[in-house]
Amino acid sequence: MKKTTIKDIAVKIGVSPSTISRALSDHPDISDSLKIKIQEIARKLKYRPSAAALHLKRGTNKNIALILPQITSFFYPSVIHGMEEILHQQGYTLIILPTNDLYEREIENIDIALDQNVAGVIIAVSKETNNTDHFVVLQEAAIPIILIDKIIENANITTITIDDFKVSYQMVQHLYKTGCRNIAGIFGKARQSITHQRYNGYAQALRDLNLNILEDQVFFVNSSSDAYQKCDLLLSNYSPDGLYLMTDEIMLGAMPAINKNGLKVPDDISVIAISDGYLAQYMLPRVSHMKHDGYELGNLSAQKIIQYINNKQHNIPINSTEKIMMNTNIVLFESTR
Amino acid sequence: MKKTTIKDIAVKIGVSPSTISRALSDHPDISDSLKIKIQEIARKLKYRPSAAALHLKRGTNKNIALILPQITSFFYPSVIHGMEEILHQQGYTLIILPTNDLYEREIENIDIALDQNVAGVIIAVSKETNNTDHFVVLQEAAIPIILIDKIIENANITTITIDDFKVSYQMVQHLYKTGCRNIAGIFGKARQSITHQRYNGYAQALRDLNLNILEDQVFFVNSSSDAYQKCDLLLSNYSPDGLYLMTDEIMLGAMPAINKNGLKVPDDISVIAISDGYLAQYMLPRVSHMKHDGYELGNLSAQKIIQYINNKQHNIPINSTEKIMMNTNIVLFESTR
DNA sequence: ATCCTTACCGCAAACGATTGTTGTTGATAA
DNA sequence: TTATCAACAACAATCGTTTGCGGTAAGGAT
Repeated sequence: MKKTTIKDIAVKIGVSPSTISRALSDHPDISDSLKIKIQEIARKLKYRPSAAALHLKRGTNKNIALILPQITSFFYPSVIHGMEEILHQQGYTLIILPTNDLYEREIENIDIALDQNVAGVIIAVSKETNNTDHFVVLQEAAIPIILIDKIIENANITTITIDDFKVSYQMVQHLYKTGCRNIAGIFGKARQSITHQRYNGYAQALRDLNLNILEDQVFFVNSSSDAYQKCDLLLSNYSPDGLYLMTDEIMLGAMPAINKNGLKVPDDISVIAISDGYLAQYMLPRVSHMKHDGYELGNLSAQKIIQYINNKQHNIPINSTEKIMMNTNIVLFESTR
Repeated sequence: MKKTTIKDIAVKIGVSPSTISRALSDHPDISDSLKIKIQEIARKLKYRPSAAALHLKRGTNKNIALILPQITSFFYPSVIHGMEEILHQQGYTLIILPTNDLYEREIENIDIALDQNVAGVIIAVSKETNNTDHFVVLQEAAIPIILIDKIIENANITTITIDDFKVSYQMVQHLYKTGCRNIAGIFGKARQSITHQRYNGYAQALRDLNLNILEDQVFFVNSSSDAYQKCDLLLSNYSPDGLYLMTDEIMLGAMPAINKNGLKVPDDISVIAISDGYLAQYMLPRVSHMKHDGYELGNLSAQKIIQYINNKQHNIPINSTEKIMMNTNIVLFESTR
């Protein structure tokens, strides 16, 4: 049972392939009666246009590449879920290209996206990435790009993130309002933009509240287990009454460390995190958090990339470099008073 | 800067495109001197063969479709990670098609995979899926298929799973050995093959140990929060001394329920789960588990699908219906004695 | 009777690469 | 000198679809 082509339909009713093509795309040169007839046969023969032929003809396909550092995180699967809802409904398909946080691999993946002639690329950069040089090949090929979550600052590329600064600021404010005066923090890898923003928000809030930034009580970690170690270190040497946690991964490591040190939450220490939400509500106790919704991020970035693709098809310039900041909502649980 | 084609190289050195093609694929008809010259120019012009043209010519591409129920689980991201390692290295690319556990969506995704002429399909079926009728279109198109994790039993299709029966059996045995005599269990959705196998292993072990299967203390749940509810219900009405948990999702819901009921683990109750491992070691306390390694599963299924694809290219029949069961190792933590 | 629209539809090139067939050399054997 | 055979490359068809350019017929206007 091989696929029926436009040619099969053509010989079937004795017209040329070009007529079939026009009929199927509702071209005005074809009479209505013929159109109906052709569309009927096409349906009967289960005709599906060849993606390969279209791809070759148009020079692009309906695939979107998602380049990300680690698929095994708590965040990106939700992002993918959110993207997929939009993409599927618009007839696009998602290609996953993990970099394992390697810059080299990121370059490779960009080349792959290019070779595959994807319609658009969405990227969360690796921990090693600190420039945009490798994006120019995409730009030269006029492939729409969007940077999400882990972005490069000051890049001339559209970015979508949460307002990391503001969110962190508000988290510290909240801890303050509930009585905390000695607020420690555990952050992700130091040189990333996302860490930068979040730390700055944290630090600025402390300054604005006339609290000291206790450098010994601020840590930058690389993984859940690293967070566990550092949090353990923190709590065995100091006695903060508030704890800021930058991600789900960090929360996952920090909570057991708190427990290990025999501290009661929130009586001894209040905890607040930036979290996808899922994990936060299953911690013991449940952790108050700013809900950084991966689904929404994915949804929005999919919409954006499609918009850019459509603009390009209508020759609307794609130079529009948007800097989109998403809102987050605070979700309160027992970890704060 | 548009892509250089084979034709560009041809006019550059004044030979025909066919000669370029043959030179690049090391065809004996081309003289060595010419080959070297052509390969050099190709490199200099950064020639990359057009994926679209190859796709059209060959009728297939180097994409693998992964159809799965929920990307937002703890398990599948590791599977993807494991697959990607192999696929990337072999020049294949991964397309993600989530079904949201909908049968209809699964059918759609299979059609998409077909339309895209993927080289192979790897599927974990949805909760709603209980037949293989929708796979025949793939089989008719001679596209290699592998079922993983959530499979259909007795299907004439290669499957890769852990030995769910055996693993569950061993888990109960372990609880027994550590002193448990009243072993409750929380399982996933009732009608799935995976649940079936795991429940059977659990039940058989109990029988072989001359323990009663306490039907009131066995639950089938649909989500983490459902697991929380049912576990709470269980513990407020009964006093099992051992608890079997079928998945990470279930563990995530059950542990807070245990805590809520004021039970000490493992003093009051021992807990063992089937887990990817990551989450289990961050529970409070850490949970002993059979390590169902998503990475390994992904790795193996990627290898298998590539093997099948290669076989097909060499006209080796792909009727080989393998039933592969992966080993798991027990990882002991504080949740059992 | 001739010219011009309008409505329909076919021809053929193009997208980039592969491959069976054919053709042209030059060298060797008869 | 001529037939033979490598060795080497070009030609052209093919994959499925789109699309610019013609081309034909019917009908109306002149």
